[in-house]
Amino acid sequence: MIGTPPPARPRMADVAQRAGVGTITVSRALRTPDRVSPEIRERVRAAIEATGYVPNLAAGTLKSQRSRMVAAIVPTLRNTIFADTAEGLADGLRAHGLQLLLASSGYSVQAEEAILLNLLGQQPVAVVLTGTQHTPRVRALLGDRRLPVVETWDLSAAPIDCVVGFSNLEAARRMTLELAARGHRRIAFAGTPPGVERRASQRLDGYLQAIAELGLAPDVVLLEDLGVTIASGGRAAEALLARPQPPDAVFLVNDVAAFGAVQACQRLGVAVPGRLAIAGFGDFEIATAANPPLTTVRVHGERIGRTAARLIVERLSGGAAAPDTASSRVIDLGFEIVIRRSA
Amino acid sequence: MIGTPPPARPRMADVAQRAGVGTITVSRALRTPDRVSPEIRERVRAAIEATGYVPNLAAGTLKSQRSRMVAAIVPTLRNTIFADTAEGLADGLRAHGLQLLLASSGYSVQAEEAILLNLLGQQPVAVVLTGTQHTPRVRALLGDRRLPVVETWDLSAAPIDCVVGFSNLEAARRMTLELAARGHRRIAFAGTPPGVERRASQRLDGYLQAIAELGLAPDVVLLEDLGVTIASGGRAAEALLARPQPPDAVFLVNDVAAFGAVQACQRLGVAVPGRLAIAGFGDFEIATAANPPLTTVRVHGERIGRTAARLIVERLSGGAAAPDTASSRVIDLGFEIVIRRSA
DNA sequence: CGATCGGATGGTATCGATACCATCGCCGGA
DNA sequence: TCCGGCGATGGTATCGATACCATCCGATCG
Repeated sequence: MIGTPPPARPRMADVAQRAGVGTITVSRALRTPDRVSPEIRERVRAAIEATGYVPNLAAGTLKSQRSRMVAAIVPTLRNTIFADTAEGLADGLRAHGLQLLLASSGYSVQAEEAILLNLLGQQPVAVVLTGTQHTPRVRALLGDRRLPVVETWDLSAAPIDCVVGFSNLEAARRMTLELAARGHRRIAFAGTPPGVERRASQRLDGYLQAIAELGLAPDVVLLEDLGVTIASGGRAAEALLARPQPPDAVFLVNDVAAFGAVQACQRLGVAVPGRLAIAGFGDFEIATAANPPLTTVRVHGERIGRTAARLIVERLSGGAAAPDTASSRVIDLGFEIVIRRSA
Repeated sequence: MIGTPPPARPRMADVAQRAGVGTITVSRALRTPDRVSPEIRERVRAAIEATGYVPNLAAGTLKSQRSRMVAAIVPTLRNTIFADTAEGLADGLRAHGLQLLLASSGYSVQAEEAILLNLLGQQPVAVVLTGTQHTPRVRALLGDRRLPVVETWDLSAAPIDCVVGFSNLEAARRMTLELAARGHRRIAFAGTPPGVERRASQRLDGYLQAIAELGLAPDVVLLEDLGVTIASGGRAAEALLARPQPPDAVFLVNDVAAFGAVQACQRLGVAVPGRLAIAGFGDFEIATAANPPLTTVRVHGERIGRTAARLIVERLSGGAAAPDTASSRVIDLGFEIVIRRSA
């Protein structure tokens, strides 16, 4: 049977004919089942099953000017915190029949802009971004469109639409103060170069601010690998310990690196926290597995995603009903200083 | 200015008018720039910039019956191995102008089916699935559509279309044999219950097969938390050590759990590998951070994603040119036994 | 008992980009 | 010089589901 034409995919009209109803009724049976009588609903269901019909969402999106997709951009999926947020977001959206359209930008705001252009073409009903730093074009594109937009993992006094996260600066400041309160005076910070990762830079700023408040001397060391490898934390600790005047505490921008620092100390026979106190950021599982377990800052990655999903659903349904106050546009999920034995 | 109508989003026709060309020329300037003269290309570019035009991909998808999206379903993004694969896939696709449409199934083939139905509605040009276990309906849907389909993280003699991965069974078998070759006789396996995660189950099968070949007695302990937490590995090690006849080696289904097992031994003063040898699976960074570092199986998560992307691009462009042999449909990326000090 | 109302259903135009085919102008070859 | 051919460009129908509005039915109320 050469040249058999490919079996035409059934359309809504085929389903309608088979069920003996109009196409619009099939459409309603799918989208608003309670608007059609139970009998017809069942006939349509059977016809869909018999034909193997799969709706063409592109057609629906074109006519209705709204897809069921929410576009989201994260810096990377390799970092579990963003993966947690993405999963939380996907879960929260799926419960309302929304599909996540996910892309990663590799920490670049330029890439974010290019990706957003592509995603917007899909007519998403809402957009989720990571961070509050974006190109002017991104702000312009999103500002025009009257789309729900949620920025995450940060706070901002002037969000594009709304923002859910916490203050990285304040969290780092508080942890630094905590280290000082525990008697440490030579407190170092290990982070990534400013400008690569905004949230990491803000943690550096929080550290510097606290150090200034305390009248202490800052001491900063840079991590390689974006600060998310065990090895980079180990190297940072070694570098600090090799200084003429080593610090008595170090605050690392990430639990993974902090774990590496603890291990390096163990390897070098440096007492933690006796000779070097160590603090991390994130409260990953690895924090409790360190020996001694890590003093760290707990943040709520998945909850950020779930909250973003909730905000989107509210904005899509509630519409103008919601009180559009500043307080509802900036949601601070906070953080917690978790004291364990490493500091 | 109450009631100002929302500014109409510019369409391709608006761009065309402004550039003084036909709409189809704008379309070509965007999709096949080398088919229009440089001068017109520039006029169109300027008009797009001036109007802030963003193409409506839904319309293009409807007419052309093909989107620029590739649908992918992973069990979860929380497990770094799948996140790696997703990033590799996204990178490989982006280089060819394809957008990843990513969803997670929570390890359920039922959920996979429901999600796939939704994703197919978006008219993806290809589909990537995790594993080779799917519902009959999933196979039927994908078989009919003549879409490129790539299954990953596993191998299969009868893929839906093609498959890229490695043999989890063989990898686990080989590691078990390796432990025996190193003199261990009471070799236990710590995994998840069969049926939850197919790849984990296959590792159990590989273990059981090797044990049978060796004429040894199997000893299996179950991990909680899907086997991907440090704590679950620690509890498994404790359970094994508390037995009347503890094993002299344990193979854990995952490096994260294996790390927990190493730590538990350290806590309990059990020599590794002296009293209990420990092997993991995955070769995550945590494997090298363990003390002693973990003997493990290295697999290639990101490369799986990149290879899947390559296969898709080939199938979309090469078309019938590619020799469609069995060998090109099953790509075995293999694994490596990495011997470190824990076993 | 008749008019009105609301729920259920159908017909038709339409969303915006692209496939198909036609047209136009320019070039080289006879 | 004229013609065939090819690259560049445009007109128009079309993809398939949905919005809008009309219609029809039985039920409720005065």
